[in-house]
Formats: sequence, structure tokens, C-alpha cells
Amino acid sequence: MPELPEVEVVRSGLAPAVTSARISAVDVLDERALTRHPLGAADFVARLEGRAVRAAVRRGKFLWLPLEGDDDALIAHLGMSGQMLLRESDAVRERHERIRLHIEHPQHGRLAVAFADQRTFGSLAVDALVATEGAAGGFGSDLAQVPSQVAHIARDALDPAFDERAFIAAVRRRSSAIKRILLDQTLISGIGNIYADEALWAARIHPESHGAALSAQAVRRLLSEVRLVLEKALAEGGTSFDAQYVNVNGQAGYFARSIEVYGRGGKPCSRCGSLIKRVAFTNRSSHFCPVCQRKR
DNA sequence: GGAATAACCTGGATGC
DNA sequence: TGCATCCAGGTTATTC
Repeated sequence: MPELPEVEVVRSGLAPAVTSARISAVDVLDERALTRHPLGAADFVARLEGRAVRAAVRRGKFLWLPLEGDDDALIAHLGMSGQMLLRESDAVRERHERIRLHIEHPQHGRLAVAFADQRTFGSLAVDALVATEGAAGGFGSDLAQVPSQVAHIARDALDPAFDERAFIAAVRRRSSAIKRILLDQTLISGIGNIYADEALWAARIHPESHGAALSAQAVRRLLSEVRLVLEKALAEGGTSFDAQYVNVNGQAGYFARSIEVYGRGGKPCSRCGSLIKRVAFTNRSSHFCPVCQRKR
């Protein structure tokens, strides 16, 4: 599933192809891919055609392409199965392709950016850019701006401007489970079910431990493990369990080979040999080692 | 305001 | 072989 490392791989793959490119045409093949753009397909197309792209920027799991004029941006959220694929301008349609952008780049010529999404939880939109506090709004641009739909999303753990002290304090004020806190994108962004389980295992913290039950030192250690897991996944091209996550060229990542607990219910923990447990957790699953990760 | 939960959605896997 | 059911999970609206 696309979490921070997967979205960053997509962003870094798109950036050289779309920066300074002009959008010549837009094909909306399925309006369900525009749930974030309430004004509909015709408005979406009108706001994009003829515009030049400034950069490719990411905060957490949100990706956006600021448009010339610096007033608005094309935003993308990949949901659970969204893909942004770079193709030749006349390439055949992808399976589950919902939107295609035709672009013309000064150096690379005519290309297509295909947004494909099997489960249709992902969406594109054109959204106004708003000022954000101090530092750059996201990775990939120096501008202190974010799309209005991203304004409530916290900075991610790899963002140099991430406020570690504020995060630790916020965690220790909360009575809910630490895993739920890690998945709260308004506190820390970019973490999904896979990396939450992996970071908690690495930090030896039970996913159902309450935030208020953790020491500042424990939260700091968890944050450190979050960063290590995200950086390692990024270095390995992200996690691909199936065909749902690929980079802009359609290639899978390798981090699935480094997974310690996620999806390994019933298999031995690599640290202590105990069997990894899988339990239901708010409409999804949590995986943890019952010996290494004691509940506090 | 914090916390919990349901709904959205498709296709692969599984069971009968 | 065909059909029904379960499961995966990020975000947001709703409810308490």
C-alpha cells in the first residue's frame, strides 16, 4: 500500500519528467478518480490544460504538482492502490486507468502520466495553495505552501521541520493506542499499517499501549525507529506485496523482503523465535511479537 | 476536542 | 466450474 516511501519513490520518479512540462490535454476516463475535485471533470480539465508544472512535491502520503502562477496545484492521493505511471504519449491504456495527463516537456518531448487505481480510493484534484508555517511545505520544493486539502496533514518524520518535542508531548497526552496515534496523519504523516507495525516491533512497543503510558524516552525511540524503517524502505524502493504498488516505470520495490512482522502472523519472530500474533484492529490487522512487545 | 466506528471500493483468495 | 464470502486499508464523515 502506498505509504511515505512508496509515494516518495513516485514523486522522485515523476519530478524530472513533469517539472517545466506543460499539460497539453487531460483525459478523464472515470470521474470516481475526482472525488477530491467536487467541481467535476470539465472544471478539472479546464484548470489544467495549457498550464506548466513547477515541481513535484510530497508531504506524508500526499503528492502535488504546483502549477505556474503559484496559486494552485494538481494534488494526488494514491489511496490503497493508486499508481502514477510515466508512459509514451500514445501508449495503450493501463488496466484501471482513470485519468491520463498528456504533457510536453522541453527536453523529454511528449509524454503521458497515467493515473491508474484498482480500488478507486485514490483521487486527483486541482486545489488552491495556501501558506504554511515557516519551512518548505513539503519535500521537493522550497516554497512554504501546501494545497488547502493538505493543510491539516502534519509534517512527516523525515521532514527537517518536523517538531519532535511537540509530537512526543502530543503522544503522551493521548489515551488511545500508540498504533492509532501513529496512523493519525494530523500528528505525524506518512505512516500506514505496514510501517506502523514494523516501527513498533523495532521499538519493542505493543501496538495497544496507550500513548499516555509511554515515557518520553520510549516515544523518542519509537520515532527513531520510524525514521529508520522509512529510510530503509525508501532505499529499497518501497514495499510491494502485489501489483498494487509500483514506481512510475511499473517496477516493484524490494522492502517486502525486509518485513519483520507485517503479514507474518503465525511465523517466528526473528528476534526471539516466538510466533508473531495477528489481531483485528479497527477494520484492519495488527501484527506484533507477544514476547518482545509487552503491553504497558 | 478527543476517540471510535462505518463507509467507500475492487479483485484476489478461499470455501463450499 | 461457479458462486458467495472474506479480506486488504487510507481518509473522512458521523456519532458519542
